[in-house]
Amino acid sequence: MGETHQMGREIAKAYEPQQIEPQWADFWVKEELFKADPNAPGPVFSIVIPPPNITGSLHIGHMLEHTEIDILTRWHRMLGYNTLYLPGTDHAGISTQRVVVKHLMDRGIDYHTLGREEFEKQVWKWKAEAGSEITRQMKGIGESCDWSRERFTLSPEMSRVVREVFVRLYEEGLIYREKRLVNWCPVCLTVLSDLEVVHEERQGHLWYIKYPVVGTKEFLVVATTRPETMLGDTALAVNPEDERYTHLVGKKALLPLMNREIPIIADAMVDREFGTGAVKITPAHDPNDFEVGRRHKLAEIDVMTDDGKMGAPAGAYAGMDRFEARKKIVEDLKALGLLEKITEHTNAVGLCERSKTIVEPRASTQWFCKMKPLAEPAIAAVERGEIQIVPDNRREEYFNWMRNIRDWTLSRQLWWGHRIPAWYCNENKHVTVAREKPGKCATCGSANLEQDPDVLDTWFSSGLWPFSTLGWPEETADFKKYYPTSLLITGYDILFFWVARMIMMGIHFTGKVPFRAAYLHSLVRTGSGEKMSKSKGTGLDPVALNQQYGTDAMRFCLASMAAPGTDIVLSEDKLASARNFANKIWNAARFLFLNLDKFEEGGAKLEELATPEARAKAPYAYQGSVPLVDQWLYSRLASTIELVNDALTNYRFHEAAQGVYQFFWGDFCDWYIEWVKPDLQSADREQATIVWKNLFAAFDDALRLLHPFMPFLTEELWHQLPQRSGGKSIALDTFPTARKAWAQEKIVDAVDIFTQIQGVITALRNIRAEMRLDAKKKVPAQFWSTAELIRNRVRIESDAITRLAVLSELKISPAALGQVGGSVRSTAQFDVRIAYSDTVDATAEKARLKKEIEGLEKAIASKERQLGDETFRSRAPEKIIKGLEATLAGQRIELQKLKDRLSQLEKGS
RNA sequence: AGGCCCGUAGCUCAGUUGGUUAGAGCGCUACCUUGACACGGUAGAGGUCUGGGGUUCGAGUCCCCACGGGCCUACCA
Repeated sequence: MGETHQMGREIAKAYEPQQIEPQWADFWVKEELFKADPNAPGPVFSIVIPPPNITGSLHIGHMLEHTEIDILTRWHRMLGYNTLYLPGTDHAGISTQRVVVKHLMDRGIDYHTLGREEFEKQVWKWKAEAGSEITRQMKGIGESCDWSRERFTLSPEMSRVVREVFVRLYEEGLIYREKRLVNWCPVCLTVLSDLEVVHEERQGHLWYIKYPVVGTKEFLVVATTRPETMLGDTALAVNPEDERYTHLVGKKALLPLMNREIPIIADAMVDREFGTGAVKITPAHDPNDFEVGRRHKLAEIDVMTDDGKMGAPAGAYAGMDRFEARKKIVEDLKALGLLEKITEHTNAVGLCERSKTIVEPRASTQWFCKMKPLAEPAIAAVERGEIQIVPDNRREEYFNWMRNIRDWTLSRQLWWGHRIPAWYCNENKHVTVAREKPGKCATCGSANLEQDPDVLDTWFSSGLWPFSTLGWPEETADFKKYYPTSLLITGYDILFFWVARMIMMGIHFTGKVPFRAAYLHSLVRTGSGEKMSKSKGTGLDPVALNQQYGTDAMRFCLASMAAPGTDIVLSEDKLASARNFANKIWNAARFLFLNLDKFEEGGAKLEELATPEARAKAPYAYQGSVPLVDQWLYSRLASTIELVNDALTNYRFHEAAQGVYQFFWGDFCDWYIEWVKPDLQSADREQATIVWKNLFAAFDDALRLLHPFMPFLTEELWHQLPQRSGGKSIALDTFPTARKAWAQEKIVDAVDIFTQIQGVITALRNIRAEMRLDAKKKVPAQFWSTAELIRNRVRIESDAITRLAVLSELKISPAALGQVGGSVRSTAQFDVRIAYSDTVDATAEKARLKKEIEGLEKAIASKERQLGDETFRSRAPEKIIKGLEATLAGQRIELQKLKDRLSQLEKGS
């Protein structure tokens, strides 16, 4: 640079996000730009974050989720909504406890020795140190949250809400304490809800065990997948209809190894087809057996210990690991001759979601929540459309699960979480459930009380999140203004864990749905289709990638792949492509700044261009009319704005992103900037100014259109642009509107003509490339068209065409182009020719023509066939027929031209 | 066991009520270091939409079957 005529401002040649992002991230937080005001005007858009675990750091799934949330939030804010994006974190019971336990272990500390109180202190300490990582990262990626309203699911305020809800549900009889068969994790040492158990198909065996029938020489053979549980058998059962066994019902069998007599009973639950049609009943270790046991008043013998070993009731096997015991028992049975056979059998084993240990079904006393009464109104609300679930195939999943819902196991044997607000008197074990620690037992008045040691499932407090965060049960200004929230965006993998429970709790406690819509986003997967996971080492680290490619590039990349209902496979080349786009925007701005002098020489004040009134004036006319290229560009801009609004309304992020990409790169940069370049240099100062103002106004709109997707880059450029009089940040500026004037009929015609001129230029460039002309060599060309409108336009725009197609001149032919010399391109509307005969490769040209003719003939034939069909003509809509006919007519003309040209060439050679 | 989703260009994926020669990014080929940008420009090659059957004037798009891949729910011992 450094040329003397260069008077514009200059910015760096390449966009360097690392230099720019941190300062704006700080700016947004420090200036509290996104602080919500319940008294502010405008329609409401409110959204609460799916609170990330405090154990976590930002992973690629968050990045996608937060990008989608932030795009919609920023978009609504710019559209003038009263906007709240409420951030927060989740205490994540089991996860956090596991992490801190391990953390302590690494320092040689066994958490048991600390005791509960000290352990909790340690977790809070850990949270203070490491737990804010994720919020720090969220600030770093520029999420437009209201940080003054940040919440934590285990804060004292949230605890109050949790206790309030628990007590109310208890008083309504929905929460109860009972001995039932539950899922026990021998590693996490806690009970789990059904949802926390993941199933996996495994190859196992079916062992056929012979139980001697007492007082006979007969055996009753039963098949089992879990021989070790036989130590807890309290009956054998057969189907009452099964004649094979009717004579045995009422008799007793001798339980091998334990030498215990157990009854042989009849129960309809037994499937006659499976195995031998006889089954062992172990009420303490199998859900079905538990039911049977209750029906027949059988004893429940838990033969195991908390950590998955055999317990005292297992007799000789006590102390053995449950799977060791299995082997030993099988051996012992074999030795006794009581093992009839072993067959292969695959079945689904339940694993603990966290530790991947095989879950042990056990009879245990726990707190439960009755779900049916809560589920019914939640089903109805979705059926009535009060909550829209997107994509809608998830609706069916929701209904399915909700209609078959089972009671929720609420208690967890952990130290980290909301402690269950229930107290037991030591004298009589009466239960007192209360909001605050009671002075005495509600039943017997005893003052000797002890609180239930267990905590609540993490998802219990999560289920209250949309209203607990807004101040419920108080009727706060926030609650009144922002509840129900507008939208929930989360992963489909927690539809049941979280979304369904929020809907149930929300409706039950506030009488209103917690959100109007739930958009379930995609999962980000690895190339091989797995869910990306840091623990498996298959994840991409978004923080490092943001650093490398820029957060805007990451956001744009994810948005452009985020088609609803389909999972995403992220790769670095896609990120690179998004980074290139950011650089393209940066350089378009750079071009604008370098030409700033064109405007300043005009003596106008730049600030005046950014007012709403000035924005509404663009595009400006020159010599009485808006230039053709501006009519076209602004029309494209208007339709892009409409497309983006429409796409975002329907969560079609990919369409919105691809739309702005296409507009900015394909239209604005490739055509518009290239087209107006020489006009900016025009000696006519008025013209140069108008051109710059139109360029500026389009860019200004494009920048605001891009902002929800690429907040950093657009904020930076917005501040560099001379338009700061309007406010503090582009985020608080207005979203561009598609002005109606741009959609006028006159402009539609202009757009059509411009598109044809683009076709003329492309055709000429194509000839040049085919002829292998030197890219810089200017050659003469001819143009011909029967349509006067286009001929006139081509004449007017001749300078641009000759420049963009690198011509020495473009001659408008008075008559149809002859078939001599050079190369011709034809459409139905026009023909162009470059006469440069010495380099024409006739063979290649003929091949090209033949190929095109072939394609056209196929297209024409199929149309002729269709149009000739009477049924088609009578049934297809008018619009389709007319369109087809018009296209056909054009194609016939084009085909004729191509054929003429080909025969000419063939004669010539 | 039940349910859902996917199979479109070499790769990764779009394709909203069925309708005129099926699109994008990356990669590839040729040319171009042109005063915004080589993280760039111009032009181009490349799919008949997994296979089979059906509905329809017309199907990538709807229905059925098969094959291949993924996911979810489920107390069959």
